[in-house]
Amino acid sequence: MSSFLYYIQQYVSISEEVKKEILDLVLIENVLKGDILLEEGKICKRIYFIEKGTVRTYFYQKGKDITYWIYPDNSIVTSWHSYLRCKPATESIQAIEDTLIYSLTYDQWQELYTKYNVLERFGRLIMEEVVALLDDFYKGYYFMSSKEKYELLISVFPDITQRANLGHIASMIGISQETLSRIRGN
Amino acid sequence: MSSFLYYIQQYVSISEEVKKEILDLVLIENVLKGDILLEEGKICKRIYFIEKGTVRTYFYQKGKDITYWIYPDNSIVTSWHSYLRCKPATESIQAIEDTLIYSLTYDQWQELYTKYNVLERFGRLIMEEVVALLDDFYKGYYFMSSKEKYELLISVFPDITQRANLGHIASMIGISQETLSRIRGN
DNA sequence: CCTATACTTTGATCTAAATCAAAAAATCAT
DNA sequence: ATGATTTTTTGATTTAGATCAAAGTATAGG
Repeated sequence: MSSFLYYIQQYVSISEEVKKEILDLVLIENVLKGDILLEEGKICKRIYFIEKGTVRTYFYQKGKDITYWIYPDNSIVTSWHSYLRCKPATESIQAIEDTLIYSLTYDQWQELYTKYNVLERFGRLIMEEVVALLDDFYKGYYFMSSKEKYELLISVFPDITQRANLGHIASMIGISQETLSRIRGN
Repeated sequence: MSSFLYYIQQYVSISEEVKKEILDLVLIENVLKGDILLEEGKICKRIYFIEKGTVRTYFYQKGKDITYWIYPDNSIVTSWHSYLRCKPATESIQAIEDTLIYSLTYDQWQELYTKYNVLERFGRLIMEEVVALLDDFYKGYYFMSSKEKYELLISVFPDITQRANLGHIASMIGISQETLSRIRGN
């Protein structure tokens, strides 16, 4: 079975009927390292599930490429503010290795929510998960030193160093590559 | 009608039966300026709706009182990570003026979600709202100057200066009081 | 295996904003 | 009002981390 269905079943149990309907709707894409899933300025119409691979979200600020976050396999990724509010995204989504992606559109999810209460519940639980994560991560972030920020990142994302390069990691926590290199070298 | 029911109806329309059930369950409290709704270290079991007044969330870091966020009337507040994951809160919640609060517990919400699909939907929509807000606000925050952070705060929260003092506002955006005072004085 | 490109480290300098300190202004209580 | 407390402003100094610059190191493609 696809990890996508398994992922959903971590939150709610779904019948064969629901599974079948989801598999009928889902778009399966094989994207290559460097490929763009969403371009900054466009409206993000899908939630992507990473079946296998890694993607990052990033944007340009003052001419610099800033990585917003890195997503490993078995996680979902989208531009939340763009997807939820149907506004142009302020970030791009890019595969940083060859990646197998499952996705459904906003409209498909709305229909599924209405048709199956169990998926409405899934929708709520997923959003709760995202809220808890964001809330946890940003709490007290402002007043941490670069080293403390790095240690926090490692604690919530231990294998990040295998997933992304120094520049990506540094910008995720808002510090320069050079500073991160010095932290790592003690 | 209470603004709380009105607030819910901004997201979903609810029957008289549902309204009645909510009003039967809801806890109404009148708290005074300075009163603590939730103490750091305790588990937050409620979502609070501010019928009238203002509250702030805050915590201590390196001996300093850091305001995490300010909530005006007609908004909901809780410690999301504590409420959702049943873990000790890392922040306190305090009224900063005399405030009228409506609240329901986590367990009450779980029952309401199961009993009424329309409230399950409300739960999802509320979580989506929080995600969109957090996502919007923190995007690119790291690489902004103090002045840019302050301008962003004012743009999403124009009447913040009427609601909170300089120290609260400065710590909300992670800068020192002195720096904020200098920004304000141009 | 060698060259090109990408990534990381190291060193020197600079700067935005923190910290420290105290004065001025506003608010509150008697 | 008048003194006490809280909040805000202003000035001088310090510092963490950015920026600039260059040298290593690794990785990939032909």
